[in-house]
Amino acid sequence: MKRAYALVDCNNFYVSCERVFNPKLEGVPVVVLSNNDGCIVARSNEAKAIPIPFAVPAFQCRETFRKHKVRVLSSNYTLYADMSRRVMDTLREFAYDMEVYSIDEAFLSLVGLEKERRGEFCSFLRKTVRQWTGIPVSIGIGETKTLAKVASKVAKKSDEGVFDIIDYPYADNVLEGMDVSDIWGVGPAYTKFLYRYGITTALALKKAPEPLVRKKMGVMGVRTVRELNGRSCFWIEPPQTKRKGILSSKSFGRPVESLKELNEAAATYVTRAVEKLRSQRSVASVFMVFILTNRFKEDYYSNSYLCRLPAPSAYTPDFIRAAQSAMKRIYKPGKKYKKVGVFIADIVPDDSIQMAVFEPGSYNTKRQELMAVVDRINEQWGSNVVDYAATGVKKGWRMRRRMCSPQFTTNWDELPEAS
DNA sequence: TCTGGGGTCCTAGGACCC
DNA sequence: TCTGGGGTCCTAGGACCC
Repeated sequence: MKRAYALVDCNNFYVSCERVFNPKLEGVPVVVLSNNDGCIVARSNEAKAIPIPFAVPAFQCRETFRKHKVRVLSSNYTLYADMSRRVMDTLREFAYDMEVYSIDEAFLSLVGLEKERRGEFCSFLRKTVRQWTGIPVSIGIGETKTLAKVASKVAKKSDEGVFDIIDYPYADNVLEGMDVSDIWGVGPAYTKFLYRYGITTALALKKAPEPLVRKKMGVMGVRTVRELNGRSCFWIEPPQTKRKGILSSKSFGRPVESLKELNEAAATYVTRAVEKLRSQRSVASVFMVFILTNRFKEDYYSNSYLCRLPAPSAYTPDFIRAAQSAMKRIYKPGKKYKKVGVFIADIVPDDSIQMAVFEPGSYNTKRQELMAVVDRINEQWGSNVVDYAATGVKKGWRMRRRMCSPQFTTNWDELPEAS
């Protein structure tokens, strides 16, 4: 039986989430900004039509926003994560095999379905997701994941919202009309290289000589080319429960100069990262602390320090202490810092450290229990109900979110009101 | 004034071993 | 004159994704 994959892709996801709870946003141009109200990360179709480009800094578009009465929103990831869960739960009800690929995309296996059934099934999914969650989706169907991605781009522009490229007689025309940079796995660097060799369309990449691709794009490139030719190299992946690295960092709402505030921010991000570490039942003994000034300005400065704990741990105070002594080493006075971050590598499961639990300073049972209590309280009563003094009180450096919508679905105090 | 955050995988090169 | 070679592991960096 022929393989078939569907890619379900939410349309303008963040904008669609906002519209579910604020109908006034329907039919007008809407954009959603990244953290710290920095760049444009989502646009409604009306905003795309103006046109407003993707990923540009918001301050560069101020004039366009004003002229076209664009509704500008800060991102509300709590809301988007919850809406994503609803969409994925809906798909899971009907999927035979499924992979949540990102916050707004999922791959489904359609193996065993005939062509007409595939289309019917996907139209049904599309209608059901819309009814149950309010989120519009497009669905592309292909023999490989890469081709399903291609098909979803076509689906997005069609009225039906579903496009099946398997056995489609004009499939090569579709590929010919698609820029090579639109292919999954082809980013800016590879696009530049491919253009140099005259490979500018998806069809040209499909026919590109394998040795050349192998040499310049590695095995991933070869796999992409094979997938364009209908040979599967990527399959439905089981859910990834354990991260290999945990990064927590954010830009400041304003430049920060004092060591005190940098320490607070570092403690805040360490706390978040170690929380994530515990939530996946892991420990670590190595992590990196880094600081950066504004990279778009002269005098750019960045530095980092690798902290080593005496033993693998997920005890937050251990990490905070180490982070602050690291900060002392990398801090240079007189700089305007833009960002602090923490990266935990070297992650191992927490059941692999039993040998060390009786040594002093280790992640022993008592400390594990204390952390478990803190996590439970924060989960039940809201994060940061129990917090560490080192994370600061004023937190004047916190990121900007000037135009954020309420936590409609996850906070009792902010439920939408019907009138 | 204002330029995101959080991940993955692959590869080349060096260290080290026999 | 002649100065091994192959394997493994680790790391940093670069590419990609959303």
